[in-house]
Amino acid sequence: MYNVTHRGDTMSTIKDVAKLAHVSVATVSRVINQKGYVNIETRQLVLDAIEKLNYVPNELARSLFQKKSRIIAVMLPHLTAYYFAELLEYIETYTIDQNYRLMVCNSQDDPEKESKYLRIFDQYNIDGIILISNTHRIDDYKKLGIPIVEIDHKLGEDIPSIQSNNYQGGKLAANKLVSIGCRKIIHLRGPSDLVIVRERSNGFNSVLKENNIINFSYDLDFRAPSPTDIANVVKSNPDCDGIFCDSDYIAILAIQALKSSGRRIPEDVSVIGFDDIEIASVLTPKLTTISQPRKLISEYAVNALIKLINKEKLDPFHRNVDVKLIERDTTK
Amino acid sequence: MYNVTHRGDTMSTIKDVAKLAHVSVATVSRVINQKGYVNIETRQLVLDAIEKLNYVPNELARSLFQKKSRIIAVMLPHLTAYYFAELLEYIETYTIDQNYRLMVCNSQDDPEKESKYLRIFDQYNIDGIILISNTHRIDDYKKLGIPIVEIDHKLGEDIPSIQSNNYQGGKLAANKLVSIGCRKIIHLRGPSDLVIVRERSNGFNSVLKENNIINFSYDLDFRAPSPTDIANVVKSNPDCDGIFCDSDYIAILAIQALKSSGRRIPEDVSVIGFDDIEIASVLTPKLTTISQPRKLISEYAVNALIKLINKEKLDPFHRNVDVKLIERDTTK
DNA sequence: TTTATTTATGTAAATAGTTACATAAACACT
DNA sequence: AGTGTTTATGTAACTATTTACATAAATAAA
Repeated sequence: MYNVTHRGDTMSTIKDVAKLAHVSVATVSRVINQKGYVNIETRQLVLDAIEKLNYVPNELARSLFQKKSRIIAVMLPHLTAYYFAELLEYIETYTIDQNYRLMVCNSQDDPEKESKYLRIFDQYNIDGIILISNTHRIDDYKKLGIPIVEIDHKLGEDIPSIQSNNYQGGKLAANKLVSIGCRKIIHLRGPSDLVIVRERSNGFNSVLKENNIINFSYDLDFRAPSPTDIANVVKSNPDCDGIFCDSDYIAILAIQALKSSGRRIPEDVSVIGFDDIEIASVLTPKLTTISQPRKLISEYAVNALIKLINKEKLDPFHRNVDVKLIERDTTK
Repeated sequence: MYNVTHRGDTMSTIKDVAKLAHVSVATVSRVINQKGYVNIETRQLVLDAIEKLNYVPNELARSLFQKKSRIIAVMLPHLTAYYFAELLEYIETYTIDQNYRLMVCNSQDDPEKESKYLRIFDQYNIDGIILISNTHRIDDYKKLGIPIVEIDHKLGEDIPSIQSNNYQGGKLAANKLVSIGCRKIIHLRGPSDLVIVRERSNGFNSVLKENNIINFSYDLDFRAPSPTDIANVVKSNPDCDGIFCDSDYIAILAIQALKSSGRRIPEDVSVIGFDDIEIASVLTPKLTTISQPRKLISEYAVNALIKLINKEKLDPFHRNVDVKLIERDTTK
């Protein structure tokens, strides 16, 4: 009989409850989990004891035995971009609503950091992962044997995913620009090694090709698109009359560049963004953009993941959700 | 001897390592934790076994015994505001750097949800809390007996805190506006029941009073400041020549309103924001603003919390950090 | 009345680690 | 040689829970 100095000697355990209710810990456990037979009067005694001691079961001990932690991990490339921040906000909400907790894992697109987190998932018996990752280490994830739902990517057939219909997004933007008479069109896109970017490009270009319009694409970094690069593109294309940007942030930079080149929006040039971030509807001119259903994506991801955790079948294993063109003041 | 069907029967335990290395689990534990005596050759045997089995210690079992989880919780009012998103990004970085994990708790200013999380903290043996909360349930937090560091608030003397020097921020803004000749000044502030808002107000007003300038304040919601309210304020004060806003987002709305009222910035009206969000330096006109040292605040909060967890003394128990006026194009 | 089933509860093993204590060998110092 | 310290390792108790199994009473069926 020895003693280690611990904090929180105030916290009561299932033993304390058992003692106070004059029953065994097994009975208390049965009451808590509503499993097995418990006499209705005994049940009340236990509930009273729980109430009196302000007892909450220790989730760690439970997790250890059950090999489940009721913790979901969400891996994101970063947190400050509005798109990700809003996804996270929704994901947290749905997660806690379903009585799970959320561990944030900010990969910062750093494979090193992502690997570090992969080990942690095992160490904590993480129940499931919501994955938004640009590094393609899908095998490492599979090896974990933990349910995964991917957002924005579809790296394999056997891992369920949800993503915006980026091809459709590209088409919507191109159709709009073409329909309002744009003929010299630029696509300021994200890094073209990302599937989502290529899909947008494909959709966009398919429409332009149909209309015999040549498209110029410029790759930019999503996290820190270079304002000077954008300004240069704008300056060296003085006859450009339509720009499709892969993010609203890029669109805002493009608009700045156009303005300082003396070009009017939308009279001279129409601009379409992507994402529909909060500020887009508030700036002058208000930004026309392709809106992704972030709420729907988050909700689906969390629910699908919990289904997987509960070993339920997932009906559409991969989902492609419609995007929407929000017309505001940067298109004629 | 019975068996419950579990997932991950592939994962090896300390027993497997012990068996493979032909030692006891205690010796393996000593090697892992670098505690107590272990022969250098035995040590190598154990390390080889760990390597071979790809063993990672289960953090839950460890946590259960030690009553520590190496999990830090961060409670925020919401996640989509740039200021909070960036704090979270930094906090996550410093947390994982110090070998802790992060649980995000998005209170959404909902006391109900915050209470729900409070129970969870006990259930998971959360080691510490970084707290940004507008609901004043400090007693509930104290009862937990878990180390806490507060950001942006100082609800009690006995809970360490860090916050921007909001009083100084208010003064800096007022001094700037006064020095460039503004005489009819409006303060578009946050909800004045928040201490940070009152402190900014106090600093701001102290300077105005010195200069015999009357100040008009309008309270706005931080999360969803009403554009029409702002437009009304602007319209009903056609002689206003300076506006101090409690957030950059409010400033952007104010600028839109001023523009559509035909007022030029900064020629007719100077505008100063607060926060220095990413987009502020990129818009036209580029926003003059008060910048809070978010990186420093996050770093300090995490380090201070870990000191508390390790029962080290905290030297300045409360910290007030300097803010900075970033002059750009919305002030003369 | 005897047997089978349902209800109720307790005992103890199990989860995966850490560590106090026991034990013993190796080493140093009288 | 005898004693004390350092080094090395193992045994088993301990963390807070769940649950398989044992046991027994109550109830139902034969």
